Amino acid sequence: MSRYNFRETETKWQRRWADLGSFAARHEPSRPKYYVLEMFPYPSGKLHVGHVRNYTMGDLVARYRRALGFNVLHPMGWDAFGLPAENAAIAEHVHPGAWTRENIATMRGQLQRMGFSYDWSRELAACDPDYYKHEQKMFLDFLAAGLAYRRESWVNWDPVDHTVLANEQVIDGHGWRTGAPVEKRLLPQWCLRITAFSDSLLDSLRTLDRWPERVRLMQENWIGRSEGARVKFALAGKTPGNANGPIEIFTTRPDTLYGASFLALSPHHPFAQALARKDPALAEFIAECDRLGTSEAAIEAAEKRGHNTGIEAIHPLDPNSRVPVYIANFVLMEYGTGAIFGCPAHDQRDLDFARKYGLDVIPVVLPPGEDPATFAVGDTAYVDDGTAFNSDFLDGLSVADAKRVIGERLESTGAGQRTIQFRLRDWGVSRQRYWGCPIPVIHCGDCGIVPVPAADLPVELPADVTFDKPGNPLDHHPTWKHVNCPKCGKLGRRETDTLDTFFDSSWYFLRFCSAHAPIAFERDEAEYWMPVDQYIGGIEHAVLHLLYSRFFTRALSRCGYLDLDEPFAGLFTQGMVCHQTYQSQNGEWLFPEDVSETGGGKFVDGSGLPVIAGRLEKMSKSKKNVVGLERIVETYGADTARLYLLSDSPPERDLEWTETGIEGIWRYVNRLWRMVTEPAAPLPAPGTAIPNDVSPALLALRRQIHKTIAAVSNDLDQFRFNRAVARIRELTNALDDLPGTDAGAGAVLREGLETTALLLGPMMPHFAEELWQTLGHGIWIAEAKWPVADAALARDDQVTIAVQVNGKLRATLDLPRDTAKDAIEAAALGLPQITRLLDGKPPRKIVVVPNRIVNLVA
RNA sequence: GCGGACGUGGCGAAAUGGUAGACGCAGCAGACUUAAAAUCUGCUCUCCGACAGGAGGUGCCGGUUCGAGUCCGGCCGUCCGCACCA
Repeated sequence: MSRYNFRETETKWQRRWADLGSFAARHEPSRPKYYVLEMFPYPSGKLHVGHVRNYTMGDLVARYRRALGFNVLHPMGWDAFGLPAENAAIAEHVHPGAWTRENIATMRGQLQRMGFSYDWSRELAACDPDYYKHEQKMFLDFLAAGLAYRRESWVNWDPVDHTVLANEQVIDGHGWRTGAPVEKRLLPQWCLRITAFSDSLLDSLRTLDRWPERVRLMQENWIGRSEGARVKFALAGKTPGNANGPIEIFTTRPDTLYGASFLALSPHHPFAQALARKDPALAEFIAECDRLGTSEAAIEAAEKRGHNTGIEAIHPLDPNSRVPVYIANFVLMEYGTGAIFGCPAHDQRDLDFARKYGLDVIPVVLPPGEDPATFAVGDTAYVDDGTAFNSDFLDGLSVADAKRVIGERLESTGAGQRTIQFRLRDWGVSRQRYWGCPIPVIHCGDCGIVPVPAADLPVELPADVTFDKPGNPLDHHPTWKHVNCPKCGKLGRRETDTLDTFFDSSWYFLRFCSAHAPIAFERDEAEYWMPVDQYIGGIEHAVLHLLYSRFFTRALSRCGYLDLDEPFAGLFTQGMVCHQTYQSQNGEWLFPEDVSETGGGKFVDGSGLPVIAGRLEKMSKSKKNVVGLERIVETYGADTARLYLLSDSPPERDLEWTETGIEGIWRYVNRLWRMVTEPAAPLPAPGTAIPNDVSPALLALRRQIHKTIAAVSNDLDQFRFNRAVARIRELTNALDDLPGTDAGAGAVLREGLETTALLLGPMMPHFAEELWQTLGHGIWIAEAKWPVADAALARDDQVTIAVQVNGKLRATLDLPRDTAKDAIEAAALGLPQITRLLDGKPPRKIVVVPNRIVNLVA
């Protein structure tokens, strides 16, 4: 019995594809293009099977689109800057560049072994000066356009590592690496003005109809548009020092202004800071607030606290009414104006605060059905719609009407104006790290911030750095930062912060369009290939990378690089590959291959110690529940692994990796291989016409072949890969039960096997090539056309119609397609079991859906 | 707290409002074999029944419909995102 020799076959075809240059994309404006891209990986070491699921999907799409006749661009590169390289440098005493390049070589080899159809001539790495020099030019263009700027902002500071941490790197208020409590610090930061595009980024989400709804929602929430008003409160009496009014607040509920009982300001509000200079108690209160981390957990745990300044503000609509001004720990400086008015009756936080400090609770919105004379707010603020009362000229209006009327009044009296507030904040891109793109500016004592002249780009990272002390190695370097000011020639200082690595990944898809251009990218080539038709990656980038890239494309367009808003027309977010986790009794994670199973349970290999089997979790190095790609490819081949990754779960859902699952695919591969190499009926020569007079059973098989072509094409268009695989396997099962062994049977079998090979091509390219060649063809599947279903054959001429009585299935009818309604009715009523169920009486009602069902209502 | 997704056999899953469980994994029985592996055949939602056939069944409770896994309302559960955003 012959077994499929994947080892020889896969390397053979990979060599041939490379020799032919099958996957090199050429700029051919006359041809329809298709740009398919998987999110480029961080070169962290070795790939495991969990990594290759999305590359398998991307390759399927690329090969499918090629077969359909598109000019396909399918590139691959490396998101090669980042902190893990620096950590490796510290732990293993290797240079981050050497470590990164070694990992790239390993992972490139692994991807090539999988047979992915990348245009390797366009490969790029973000750490290559040839790449990042363009990025530095972009930064300078953004600076000139006012899209990049420097400002002081509050950041998470790790006091041990001496570096800024992103919010994601703060765990329970502590640095993820050092465990030290994170401090809030006010630091100068380079920022990108993403908020300049808030409206556009929000509005055009509607146009991204090939993006998952959930990603669009996440971005919508992240951008967070709210309509409200800014209102000025003048201060009563004299205020100390240079702490002057009025105080402007932001609210989304101006309709509740008559319920105001206090103002609350952020500890970082300039007014609060000014007061603190004269008020040691307030200064101490603010310092205490700062000691709490900025992390969610720390904020959640903190109780609401305020400091009464003793100052009173004058109600903007009623000069006789005064409210106290508090500094409160729950007001964010970054949102709105950093100040709010408290309306305890209709906001839960304000209510909690008011109860704690004994402030008034004045209801101004009456819930439907309540009596204004008796309605009172207890422990729960009333936040829903109702009728305004206790509110002078607003009385009797609904919440929406009251908002409108008071907005008009505020604007006419000059006390405030209606505004739109976004939650989105500008993107801080400064990182105090070595392994990133240097920010190309020079600080000069006389000239201030001076851009590095274009002719001096790239600003390259120095190779001779040390990691022996905490902080930024660029800052410690003995000479690198000491340069002369390009403007005045005096000694200046180079910027030692590097760019957030999300900057690198915000434009790589443009670089792929002309990867060797002397400029960032050739405009005509970018405008031919862009937007990316199908982007594939993990849901973890739903906001960060995908939002940054959308911003970047707009920013580059504003700077004249191209004319495009949306970089990714289609997005697919794939599920993760999961695997059982194992721990030893002392809590150490164990690799699956170190666990052996005997009748009595699971044990650590060799030692006989019992193993605790844990949850199914995403494959990750830290939990050691990874399955190495090498072993799988060595045991089953790349194609078998690829088909398994596509077949077992819908692509957007998580997939559990099981050894039995991949073994099942391997059995299928060999079964199909035998069906081709030892056919059940003699196969006619390739291209031989199928006789018209084959038996009804063979005709039915031909119908199934053509129905499968139509269904699989449809499934692939809709990313329903698991269902496509199931349909192909169904066809294989039908071909295996070939009715007959004569010449007609052989001809139909050939049609079926050829179709199977072509349909499997995008999923199992090496195997499909080998099947195709074994079937007597010479052309590569990589270049062959996608099969087209014969419309007449793909349509059934006989249909099975379900017969229901009162909605319950009682019988089925086999009738010619498109049988008339009354004929179906008659046939159903003629069935003896139906007559019996109806007791011989005529039904009260008959529903007939042609070709589908007939329902008799008794 | 706000927003969203999901809930179907022992397991992964199929099913334009129209025959629930395709395809596969695991399991059971059998064939081939000295034996094993590999391979092949059959069975495999639950209950009643020898069969034919019948009854029930898609988290729970209701509704719309000739007909609901699918649509609507309310619960319960799981997962994800955001979260002192005024």
